[in-house]
Amino acid sequence: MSLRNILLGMLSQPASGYDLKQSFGESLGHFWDAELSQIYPTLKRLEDDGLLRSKREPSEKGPERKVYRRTAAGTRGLKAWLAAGAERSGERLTWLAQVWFLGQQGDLGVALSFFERLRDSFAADLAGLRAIEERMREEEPGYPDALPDEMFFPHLTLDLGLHKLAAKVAWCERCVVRIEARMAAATASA
Amino acid sequence: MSLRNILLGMLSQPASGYDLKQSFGESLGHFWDAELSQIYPTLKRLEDDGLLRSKREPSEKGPERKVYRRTAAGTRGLKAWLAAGAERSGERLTWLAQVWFLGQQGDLGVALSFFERLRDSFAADLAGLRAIEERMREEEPGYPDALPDEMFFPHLTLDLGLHKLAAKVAWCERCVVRIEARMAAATASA
DNA sequence: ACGTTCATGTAAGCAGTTACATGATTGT
DNA sequence: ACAATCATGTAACTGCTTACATGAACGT
Repeated sequence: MSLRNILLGMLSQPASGYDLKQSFGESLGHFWDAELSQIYPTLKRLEDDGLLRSKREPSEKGPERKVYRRTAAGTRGLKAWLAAGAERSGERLTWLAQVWFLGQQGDLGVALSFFERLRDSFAADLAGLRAIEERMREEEPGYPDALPDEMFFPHLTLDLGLHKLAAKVAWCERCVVRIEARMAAATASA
Repeated sequence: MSLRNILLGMLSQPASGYDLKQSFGESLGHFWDAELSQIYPTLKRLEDDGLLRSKREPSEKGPERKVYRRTAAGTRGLKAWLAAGAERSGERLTWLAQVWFLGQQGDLGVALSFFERLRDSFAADLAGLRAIEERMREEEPGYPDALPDEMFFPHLTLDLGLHKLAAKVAWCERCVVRIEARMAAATASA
C-alpha cells in the first residue's frame, strides 16, 4: 500500500520505472527500497486507477522508455495520504530481538562481539550520513533553514537519521562497557 | 525467517502457541509481533525440522494444549543465529517517507500538525516505556546491572527504546519550531 | 442459554524478493 | 564478438495479515 504513495510522491517530475529505481538508491533508499519487479506492476496499477498516466518515449541510450506523469487525481491522492497523518505501522527490528535473547547464548564474549560489530555498522552508516550533510552544507545555498520546501523536508529526515544513529552508536558503546563489567564480575567471583 | 529464530528464543521455557502469542504482547511486542495464524504453522515447521518437539497436554481451563519444547538442535540453532551477528535487514519507515514528501503538500499547516501529532504519538510510547522501567526499578532486585543475563539483555532493549523515543520527541519538537519559523517568514514576505 | 476466554488450526490474499526472459544501444 | 548499461516485464516463492472454522471449559 505504501509503495503506491511513495511512487506518487517521487513523481513530482516525470520519470520511468527505471529512473525511480535509481532515485531510491541515492536518497529515499535510507528508509525505503523497492525492486524493479515490484515497481513496474505498481506503476501499472496506479495508471489503471487514474493516478498516473504514461507515454512511451525514445531513450537517448537503450530501448524505448515508458515515462509516467502524475495526474490531478494522483496529486490529490498524495496530499490526502500526507494530510491523514503519520503511518507508524509496526517496525520489525530483528537485531533488537537478537539482543533480547543474547543472554541465552551462554558466552558473554559472543554478546560483546555482537555489540562491537553492531556499533561499527552503525558508525559506518553515521559517517555516510555525515558526508551527505557536509556536501549539502557546502553545495546548497541557504542550507538548512532557507532551503525550498522540496529540499527542506528531506533534510529533516537526514537530521533525524543523524541523531538516531548517534544515539545507537552511544548505546552500543555503553552496552560494550556494561558487558565487559559483567565479564569482569564473573571472573572475579569464580 | 526471523520468526523461526524468535520463537526458538522464546522457548527457553516450554510453551504452547497460544502462550507465545501472549508473551509477544507483554514484552517483545515493542519491536516484533506475530499472529497466531503465523505462529502455529511456524512451530509445526520447526518441529518437522527437529528444532522443537511437542507434547499434547490437558489444559487447566479450556481444550487440550500443544506444548513445545526446544531440542538440543534447537538450542544450537538459536546460538548460531546470535553468534552470526546482528541482522540489520532494511527498515521500512513509512512515516519518514511521508516527511520526505511533506513539501509537496503545499500547506505548511498540514506539515505542522503532522509533526505535532507524531510528537504526541512518540511521547505516549515514551511514557509507556518509562512506566515499564519504573516498575522494573522498583520490583526487580539488582536493577539494572546486577540482573541475571536473561533479564539484563531485555533491559538493554528497553534502554535503547527510551533513548530513541526521547530523540524522536525532541526532533519532532525542533521540526515544529522550524516549520513555525518558515510560516512566519512566508507571511512576512507576502 | 449465552458470552468470554482458551485453544488450534486452514484459506485467501497482499507485499515483497529472487530468479528468469527479452531485447536495444554503447563501449572495448 | 562480448560485456555493460539501459529498459521492461513475468513467474515462483516467502512472509505476513485478515478472515474464517471449530470446539472445550467457565462464569452469569
